[in-house]
Amino acid sequence: MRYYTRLGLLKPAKSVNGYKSYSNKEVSRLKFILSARNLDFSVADIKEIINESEDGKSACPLVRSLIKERLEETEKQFQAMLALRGKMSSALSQWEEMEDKAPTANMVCHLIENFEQIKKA
Amino acid sequence: MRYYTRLGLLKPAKSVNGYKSYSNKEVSRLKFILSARNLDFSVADIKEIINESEDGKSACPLVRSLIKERLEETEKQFQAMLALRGKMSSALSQWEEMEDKAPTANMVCHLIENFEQIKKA
DNA sequence: TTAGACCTGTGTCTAAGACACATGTCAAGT
DNA sequence: ACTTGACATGTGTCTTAGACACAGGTCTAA
Repeated sequence: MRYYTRLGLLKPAKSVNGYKSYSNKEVSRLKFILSARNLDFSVADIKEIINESEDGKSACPLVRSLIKERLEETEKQFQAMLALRGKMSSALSQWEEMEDKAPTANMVCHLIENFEQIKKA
Repeated sequence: MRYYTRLGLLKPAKSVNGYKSYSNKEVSRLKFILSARNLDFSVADIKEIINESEDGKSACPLVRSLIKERLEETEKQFQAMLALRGKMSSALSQWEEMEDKAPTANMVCHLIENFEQIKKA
C-alpha cells in the first residue's frame, strides 16, 4: 500500500526511472505489517514495534504487552457490541408491533423517543 | 452539542446577545438525537428521519427499515469481533510461552510473523 | 511516433465528534 | 464605572486507516 509508504513504514528504493523497487526486505516488511494489522495492532503500534526492532532489540516484550492492551480494548468493545445488539433487536421486535404515529412539535418518532430497554431482572 | 448545531440538526434561535436560546423543541430534539445515537443510528440516518418528520410524514416506517439495516451491520461486526477476540487471545497465550528473538533482516518479530491461528476442526 | 496501460506522489474525503482558539458577553467585586 | 474571571460563541484543525482521484511521468506494443 502506498499508505504505509507515505507513513514511512516502507521505504522502497527508487530505481532510476522513478519506479519503486521492492526488495525482499520491503516485501517481508509489508507482510509483517499486514499480519500485525490482522491482529488488531494499530499502525502506531506497528511503527513502534518496527522502531524497536530497528534498534536491534527484540520487539517481543513490547509485542506481548501491546497485544494485552489491544485485547482488553477489544473485549470492552465486544461487550459493548453485545449489549448494543441486544438493545437493537429488542427495539426491532418491539417496533414491529407498534403502530405508526405522525410527528408532533416535540416528537420526531415515538418509536425511538419512547423506547426503553426492557431490563433483564 | 455544538456538532449537531453545526450540521444543522439543531437550529437554536439566537437571543439578542448572541447566546443560544434553547426552546423546548430544541431540547426534545436533542434528546431524540441522543436516543437515536444510542440505538446506533448514524447521524445521516437521523438527518433523514428528521427530514421525513419535518414533511409531516410519520417517520416510523423509515425508522423500522433503518434499524433493520443497522442491526444487520452490527451483527456482522459482532461476529468479526468475536473472531478477532479469539484470534487475539489465542495469540496472547501462545506468545506467553515463546521466547524472545532478535530481529533479522527479514523478520521484525517472529511472534507476529509466525503466528497462525489454530484452526478449530 | 503514438496510444494505452501502468506507475508516481500528493490532495482530499470519510464518521463523529474532541480540542483549541480568538472573540464576545455576562455577573460580581472593587 | 471599571475590571476581572467565568462562561458562551462559531470555526479550524485533529483523530483512524485507508479509498479515491488527479496531474504528470514512464513503459510497451503497434
